[in-house]
Amino acid sequence: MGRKRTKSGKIRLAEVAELAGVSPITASRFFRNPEALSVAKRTRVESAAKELGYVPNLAARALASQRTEVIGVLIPSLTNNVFSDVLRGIYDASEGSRYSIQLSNTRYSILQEEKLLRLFLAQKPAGLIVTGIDQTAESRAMLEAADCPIIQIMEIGPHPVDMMIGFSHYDAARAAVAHLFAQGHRKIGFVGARMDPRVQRRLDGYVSAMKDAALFEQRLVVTTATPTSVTLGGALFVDLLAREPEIDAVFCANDDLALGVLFECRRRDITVPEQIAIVGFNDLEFMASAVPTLTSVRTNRYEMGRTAATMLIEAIEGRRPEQPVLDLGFKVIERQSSSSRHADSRPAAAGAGAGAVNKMVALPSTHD
Amino acid sequence: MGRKRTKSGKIRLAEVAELAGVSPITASRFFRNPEALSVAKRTRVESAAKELGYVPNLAARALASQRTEVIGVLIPSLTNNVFSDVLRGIYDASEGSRYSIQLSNTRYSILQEEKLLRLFLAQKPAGLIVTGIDQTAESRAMLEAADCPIIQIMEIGPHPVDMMIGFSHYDAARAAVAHLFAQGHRKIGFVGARMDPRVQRRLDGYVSAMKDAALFEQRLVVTTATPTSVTLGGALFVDLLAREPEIDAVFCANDDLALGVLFECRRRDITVPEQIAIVGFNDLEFMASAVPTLTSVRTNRYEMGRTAATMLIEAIEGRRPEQPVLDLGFKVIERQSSSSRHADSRPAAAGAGAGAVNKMVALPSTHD
DNA sequence: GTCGCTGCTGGTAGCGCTGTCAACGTTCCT
DNA sequence: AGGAACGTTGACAGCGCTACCAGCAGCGAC
Repeated sequence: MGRKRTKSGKIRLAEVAELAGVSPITASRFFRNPEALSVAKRTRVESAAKELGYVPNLAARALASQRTEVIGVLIPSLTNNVFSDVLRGIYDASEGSRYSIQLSNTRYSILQEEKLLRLFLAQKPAGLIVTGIDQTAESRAMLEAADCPIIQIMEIGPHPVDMMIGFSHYDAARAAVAHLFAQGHRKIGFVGARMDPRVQRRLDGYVSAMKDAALFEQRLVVTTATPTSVTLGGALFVDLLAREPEIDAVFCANDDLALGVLFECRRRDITVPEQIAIVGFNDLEFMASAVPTLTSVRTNRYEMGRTAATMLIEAIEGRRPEQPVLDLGFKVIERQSSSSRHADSRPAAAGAGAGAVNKMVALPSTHD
Repeated sequence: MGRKRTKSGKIRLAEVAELAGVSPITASRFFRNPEALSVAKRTRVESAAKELGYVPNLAARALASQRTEVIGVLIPSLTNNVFSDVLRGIYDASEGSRYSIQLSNTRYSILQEEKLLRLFLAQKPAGLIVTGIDQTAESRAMLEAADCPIIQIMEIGPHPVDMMIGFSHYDAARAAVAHLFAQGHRKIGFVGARMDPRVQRRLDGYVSAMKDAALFEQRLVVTTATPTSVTLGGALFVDLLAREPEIDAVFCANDDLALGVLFECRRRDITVPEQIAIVGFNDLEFMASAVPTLTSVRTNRYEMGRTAATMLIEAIEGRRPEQPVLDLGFKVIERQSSSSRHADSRPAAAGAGAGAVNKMVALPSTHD
């Protein structure tokens, strides 16, 4: 063969094989399964590849092997802090592995998700990470028919497609409300924005806890489909106060809203927590730094992303986890914004492991 | 040929061509350059593809055409809010185009960036988006030798590799300090974290403005290499106060730090802006909502990402922009946290277009 | 009427790699 | 000693698509 290089001047596997004095297929094996080679050839190929600065052509590999080394990730938003933490975990876990991440934004639309899923699946990804448990029937069918591992993240539910990692937003919201009850609060408002399925389940948890205590009233709930923001938190709180001035606590569906409520309280000289207690959700970094410090429900977002990607890669490589559904739990982090009425400082409530899954199954009305 | 389908059951271009009654190569052309086909064949191929649900095999396309439809993006952090806005812009602009985004995280290391660059370039990306202007000499050489369009984002400097979009952090910092001068402040502290090249240039801008006014003192500057956070803002501010209790304003290298300073002031009953003025950087959403509202330097992050990706795609397709270096400018958004001393409410300072580039060239000490 | 041009179409030959299967040498067992 | 079993290696034939070039018709110019 006359040519030594590809047109573009790149080093090919054949050159590496030639320098190492082995056949191309042996060199190929070195990169896919080094243990299959004798030590002598292995070192020869290794040094030849290094000397030539060989980088495999992924397109050729994908074409020949009929599969890619791409992990598809479908998330609903790039703006939301919550997802950037999850993504960081995913990227961290994929780094150093042979897999690369292909990210797409569903913009909270399950129709868009379905479209993207079709696109992804057509390229035969090595694995797929999808957000949540509320896919369309069509999406669900495609996922079940897919011949790659799939992991659903952000929450857990009774019918995993394959693997699943998250926590129960329903239980977490109930725990937050229980915490407020324990502090002596009764007229607890709910403030929520965006109202995606997970926020909706937080609302469901709040409603059920309030109903259990015979304290639920529809006018305590203020929500909007608008994307969340700190400013919006203030605005929703203003609405809430107008509907029910006697409120003594607010449970916010996320921390941005909580910060907005805090600022609005300050603007109106409402003391926190004396006049109104505030509880957020997610426990973003600033919550511990605010004045007063803000109570929140801690969720393990980075760990969720990282573990999801790690589990997925393990599964891709044939080592399926013995525990395909992982409940990462949550923890109510009690801070000044909700701890005045009682000096009571007993340990905060915590979400269980597999227990929460069972609890969810026992409460099917909230997960369909 | 006997087989009608690929092993995996996927529809191939050949099937589409057969159904449309044209040759495979004609069908292929339909997807790459529909105008080259006669109207009759075009519609035939189109409906055949639709009927069969054909999805092209990107790996085969990449292998045969020696190029991919991937835009590589190298950013230093996934945590930082600033980058999530930029990324959102990039993803939004790429959506609907044929290009997909391949993201990698350099973790603020130019050595890591060099390594990733080598990896990316080996796969022949259609284009590349890199952060900043501080690449290693090796990276720089690779970028200049690359046969794809490249755009540097986040800041502008005198020697673009190819295209460039951003603003002058140096000028923006000077404008922030000038604003504080105009409000009558003199003992202005600087608080910075992470100290990546762009934060460093903000510090340089602060230093030069302070020196111009003969007000610079080293002890007014508190920085750390630690990643930024709200809590850290408070801690750095405490340091600053310990070094110089007479301070009357703080310029924070970003908004998280500014929020931390605000909370720390509240904790210590320091009134803002009466006793100490605060100015942040980036103008994140919460700045307008805080109590008092916080002055900040607005930067067009989403627009930067969006425009960068749009310009890059245009360049990939052969339509190079007539203006390869774009200065998006900045704007000092004056709010309560820095506007008490004077009731002066004249228009805020704004970063110019190409002017800022020239200014940077005139100040080479800050860009090497 | 011939030539060359343009617009459209098709055939051939790979792109660089890997799946499959066969073949080889060696070891270990009976 | 013969044979099975294993570990290791290589030949062949594509993966699905596109670059390149050739061919063909239809047209206007000379």
